[in-house]
Amino acid sequence: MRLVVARCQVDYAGRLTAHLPMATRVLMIKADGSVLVHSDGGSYKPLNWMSPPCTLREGTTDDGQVEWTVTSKTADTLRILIEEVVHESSHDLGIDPGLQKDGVEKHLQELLAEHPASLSPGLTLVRREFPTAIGPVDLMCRDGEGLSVAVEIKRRGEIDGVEQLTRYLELLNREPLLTSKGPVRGIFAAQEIKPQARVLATDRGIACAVVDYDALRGIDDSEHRLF
Amino acid sequence: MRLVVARCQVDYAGRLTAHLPMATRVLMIKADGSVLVHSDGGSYKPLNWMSPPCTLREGTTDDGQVEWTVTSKTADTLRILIEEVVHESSHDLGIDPGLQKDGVEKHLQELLAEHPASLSPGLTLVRREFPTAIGPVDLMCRDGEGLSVAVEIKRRGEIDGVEQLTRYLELLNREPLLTSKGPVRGIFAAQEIKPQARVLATDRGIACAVVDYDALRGIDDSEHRLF
DNA sequence: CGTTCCATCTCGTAC
DNA sequence: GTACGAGGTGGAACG
Repeated sequence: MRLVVARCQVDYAGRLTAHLPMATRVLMIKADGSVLVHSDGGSYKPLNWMSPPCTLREGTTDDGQVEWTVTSKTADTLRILIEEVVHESSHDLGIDPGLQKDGVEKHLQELLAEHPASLSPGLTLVRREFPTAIGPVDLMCRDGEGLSVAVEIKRRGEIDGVEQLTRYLELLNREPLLTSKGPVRGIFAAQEIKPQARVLATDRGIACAVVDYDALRGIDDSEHRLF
Repeated sequence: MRLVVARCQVDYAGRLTAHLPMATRVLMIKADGSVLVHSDGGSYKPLNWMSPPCTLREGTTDDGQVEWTVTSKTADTLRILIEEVVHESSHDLGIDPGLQKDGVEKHLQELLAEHPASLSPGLTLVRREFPTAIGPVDLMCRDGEGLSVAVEIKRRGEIDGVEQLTRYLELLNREPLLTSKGPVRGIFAAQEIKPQARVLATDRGIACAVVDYDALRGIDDSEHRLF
């Protein structure tokens, strides 16, 4: 890892072309060859960058200025013209053990698979990731009256999710095995459901369920403590 | 901008929880208070971070280790336990003049608006951003036989785009002014169309058009050279 | 201020 | 490898 603070101008040409006028910025050169150009604000995204694999060549222009050229195999190029280096240092970081995550949609699906009745009374799980021709339904359940219930789970419930569940229901309702006792019901479950999504779901006869992740996790924890 | 290279352990708790074991990493603290944790690989995305607005508090744990606590207003917290500082420096970058971009989807729409016949022979433009109750259609055109044609443009054509165009067509086909010569046709135009999107489009009678951005730009340049 | 949609998206994962 | 969906998506444009 090499860190350079320098007054520089940056030009990128690839999927798009982009230009950064001369100013002082931080250049981060990683061990895999990737280069990041950061300013003192914005967010975690660099102003400009080159993803690995790529190679950095350091040269000088005709008028003697330092010029870095970063090229990738896909013919993208990043040209950095350096006017003045304010700081430079190199560090051996070693390999990183990597990030451990927890608490995303998959986990929400696991929790709801364990507690389907929290979505609608009497609901029991048939199977997770129930396959259809256009992809798996998150949860396939059955209600107290033997009707099939398809559940689509999102962290944030938006219009796309309702469309997705609608497509699944359309297919599922062509399956005689599932519709013997009546049409397949749909439940749209999310931690947060946007108004437009709710309207569309209601219009299509799909029930909405707002899921309290912390409460579910609480139930889960207390049940595990019992055993 | 403050740069710190340190052996550290990081824990994030917010929308999800994430943990980084003790290892040497680069910590970037920006003027707006945001903090980035970078390893020596991956890509432009940090391993962990905190977006502004947030505040960094430096303290020590009970056993005397340095501990940074970064908190945002949304109750997210980033805790960085520092075992050893390898490098530290601060730099005044000033404000950045910002990035100038060119060549994204808007530009693609402009090019297709100038050359609608490249989508389908005989097509002429009626107007860009044709308004409907649920949003504007990218291009409204008319074909050689006087039929209305709605065009949805994406850089990458995925299933969502087909859904969007379907909703537009549903509305447009209720307009007597547009359907006097027959139903409104749909064209789904993109630089790249995913197989599933193509299947769905075909199933709904929507034509797909793969757009060659460079070729279009070439036509455009040569036409401009004529004048 | 909320909502929508793009992105040099990045990133995981199933096929 | 390719395709597909999620993201602590971020960010901008628009109403």
